[in-house]
Amino acid sequence: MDILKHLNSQQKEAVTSDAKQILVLAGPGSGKTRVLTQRMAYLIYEKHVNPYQILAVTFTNKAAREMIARVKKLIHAELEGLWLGTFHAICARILRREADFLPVNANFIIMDADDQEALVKRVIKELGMDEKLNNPYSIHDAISRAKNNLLTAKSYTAKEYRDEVVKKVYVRYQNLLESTNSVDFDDLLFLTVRLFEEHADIHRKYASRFEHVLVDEFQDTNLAQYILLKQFSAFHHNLFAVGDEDQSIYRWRGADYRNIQRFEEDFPEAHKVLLEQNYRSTQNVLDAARGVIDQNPVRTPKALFTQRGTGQAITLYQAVDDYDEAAFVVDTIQRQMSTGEHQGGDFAIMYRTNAQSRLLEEAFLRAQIPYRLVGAQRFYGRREVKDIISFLRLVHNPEDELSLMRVINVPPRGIGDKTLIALQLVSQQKGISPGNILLELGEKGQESALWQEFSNRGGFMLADFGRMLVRWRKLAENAPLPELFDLIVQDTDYHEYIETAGEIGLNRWENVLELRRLAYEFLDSGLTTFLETVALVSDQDTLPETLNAPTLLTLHAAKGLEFPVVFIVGLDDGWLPHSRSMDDPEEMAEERRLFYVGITRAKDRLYLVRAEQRSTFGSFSSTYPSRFLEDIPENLLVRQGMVLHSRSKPGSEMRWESVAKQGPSTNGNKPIPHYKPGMRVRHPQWGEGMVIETRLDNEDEVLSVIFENEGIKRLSASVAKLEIL
DNA sequence: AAGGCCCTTCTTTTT
DNA sequence: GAAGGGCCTT
Repeated sequence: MDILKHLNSQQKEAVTSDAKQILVLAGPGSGKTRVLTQRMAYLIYEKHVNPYQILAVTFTNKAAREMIARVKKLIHAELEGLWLGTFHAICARILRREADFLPVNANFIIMDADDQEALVKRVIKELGMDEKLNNPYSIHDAISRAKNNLLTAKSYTAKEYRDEVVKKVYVRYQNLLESTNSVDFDDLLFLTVRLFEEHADIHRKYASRFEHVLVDEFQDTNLAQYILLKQFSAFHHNLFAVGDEDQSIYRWRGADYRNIQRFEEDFPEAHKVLLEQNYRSTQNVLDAARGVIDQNPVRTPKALFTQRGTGQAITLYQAVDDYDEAAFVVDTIQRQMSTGEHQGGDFAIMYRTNAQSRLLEEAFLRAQIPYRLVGAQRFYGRREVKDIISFLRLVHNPEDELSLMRVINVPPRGIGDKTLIALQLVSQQKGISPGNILLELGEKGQESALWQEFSNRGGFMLADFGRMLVRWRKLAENAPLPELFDLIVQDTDYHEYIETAGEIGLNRWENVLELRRLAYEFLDSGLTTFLETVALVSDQDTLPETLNAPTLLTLHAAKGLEFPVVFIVGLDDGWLPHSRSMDDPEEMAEERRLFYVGITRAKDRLYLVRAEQRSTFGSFSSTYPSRFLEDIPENLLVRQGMVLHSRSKPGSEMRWESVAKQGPSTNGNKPIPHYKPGMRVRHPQWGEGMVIETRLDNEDEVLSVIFENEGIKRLSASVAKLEIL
C-alpha cells in the first residue's frame, strides 16, 4: 500500500502502531510532519476511520493547511468533517458553538496581545495604581500565566504584595472582558477546559466524536493544552503526540516540555518511537547542532544521523559592526544568486529579535533584492490596520469598548476628553454600554431619551458617529465584507486622513489596501470569520509563498521550516543568548534550544554571523561573541571577516581567513567622501533630494538622503547613480 | 479640541 | 531611533 512506501522502519512503526497512546520523539528533519500526515491517511484509508472522527492539532494555521493538503493527496479524497487546526482556532470554534454555557455570547471578540495590554493598562489606571511601579506588560504576563495554569481570578492565591496587585487587576480585567463580550487568547483554552469540566454532557459530545486525537509540536504545549488533549481523548483514549524536547522554545508562553515526561507517566502503556534519521541537513550542520545542544543537561539523548554526506564547512563571519553584518549577508546572497548557484527563495536570515531585521531590510533595499519578511505583528500591529479592524469589530460587536475608544475620534471628529467622560458617565448611570448609547443616538437623534444627557455639541458629534455605525451595521447584515470595508473607509474619509497625516515614507494606504484584499477572501464566510482569522494569524501565516525571495524571520518563526542556505545573525552575547535570559539557567537552556532550532533549519549551507560592534539605540557598543559559538567544534568552521582582537580569550588560537570584501566597490582606491550634508542630489528613480548624513563604510560611502516623495533613504554612493545638483 | 514639541523610556520571543 | 506621554499653544 503506497501510503507506507516512503517510510523508514521507525516511521512505519509510528504510523501503523496499534497502541492507544503513541509518543513520537522526532529529531529535526526526521520526517515528523510526514509521520503525522501518513498516520492520518493510514487511519482513514487502512483503518477506515471516518475523517469526522479525527482531531489534529498544529501550532500554526499554515501547518494545518499544509497538512490537510498532504493528507488529501495521499488518500485522493476530500476530508469531510475532519477537525484540523491550532489549539486556539479549535477552541474558538467550540466556544462559539457552546456559547450558551459561557459568560459571553457567540459573537465574542478575541483580544490580541496589544488589546490585552491596553486593557490591563486601563485597569491599572482605573484602580489608581502607578503604572511605573506596576508594569502593565508584566502584570498581563502574570495573568496570562495564571490562565495557562488554569487559575481563575478567584483561585489566584496571593502570597506576596505583587500577587495581590496581580489578583486585583486580574479580577477587574476579567470583568471587563465579560462585560464587553470579549475573550483573550488564553481564555480560548481556559474556557474550553472549564466548559468540559463543568458540563459533562458537552464534554462527552466532543470526546466521543474524536476517536483519534493527534498533536504536533507537543513539546510546546502548556498545561491548559495538555489538559485539553486529555479531555479530547478521554473517551476513546487514542492520543498520538509528536514532539522534540530540544525544540521547545515557548517556555515564556507557558509551554512546558516536561509534558513529554508527564505523558509517559500518565500513559505508562504508551508506545514510544524515536526518529533519529535526519533527511534534511548535511553531517556538518548536524554536528554543529549537536555540539550546541549537548550542553543542555536535561534531555533524552538522540543519535541523529544523516546519509547526506559531510557537506560544506560552516562559515563564521565576524563583522566590524551591524551594518557590515547586513552587507555580508546581502553580498553573499547576491553573489550566489548571480552565479545561479541558488535562487532567492533558498535563503533565510534568522535573528533573535525583530528589531534586528531593520538593517537587513535596508541592505536588501539598497541592493534592490526583494525579500520576504515573516511577522504578523508587523502588519497587524500597524496603526492603520488596527484602526480599520477596530471599526469592523465595532460593527460586529458594538459592546467592544476597547475598539470603540480606539476609533471614536479617528479621524478626529470633535469627540474629545469632555465628551468621552460624559459618555462613560451616562453609560454607568443608565447601565447601557457606550456602543449602544451611540447606536441609540444614531437612530433617534434628538428624539432619544438620552439626548438631553449630553451637551449640545457633544450630542451632535456622538449622534453623527452613531449614525455611521448604524448604517454600517445595516449594511453588514447582507452585503459582502469588501463593500462594508469600502463604506467605512469612505464614511470616515480614512484615505484622506492618513495621506494628510504628513508622515514621510510610510505606505499606510497600501496596508489598508492589503487588508482590503484580504477581506475579499472572506466573501462567503463573512465578518465573524474574518475577525477571528485576523485575531489568530500566526507569524508563519504571513509568509508570502509565491515570492521567490530571501526570507527574514525570527528564530522562533523559523521552527518547522527548512532552507538550503541559512544565515543566523547577531551571534553575540546579549542577543543570543538574549540579555534577559542571563540569570536563569532554564531560560539560558531555552536560548540554546533556540539556536539549535536555527542551525537545524539548514539543509546545505550554514552561515553564522556576529558583529564586533552594534548600535543599540543610537550609540555603538562592543560585544562579546555568543558563548554558544564555543560549543561548535572548531574543525567544522571556516572563519572569515575581521580578526578577533585582544578581548578574545588568551590561548585560543584561531585561524582567520582574511577575505577581500567582494562588494560592488572593490577597486582598491582609497575612498574620499564626495558628498556633504546639505547637498542637493538627483536620483534616477526617486528624483530630487537632500543629503542629510554621509559616512564611510569600508570602501564605500553611505548616504542618507531625504527625498521629496520617498522620505529618507540610505544609499551607497557606488551603487546609486546620484547626480550632484 | 487638536496639533506640535520635547521628554522619556525602552526592546525578546507570539498563539 | 521609535513610540508614547505630558505639556504647550492655537
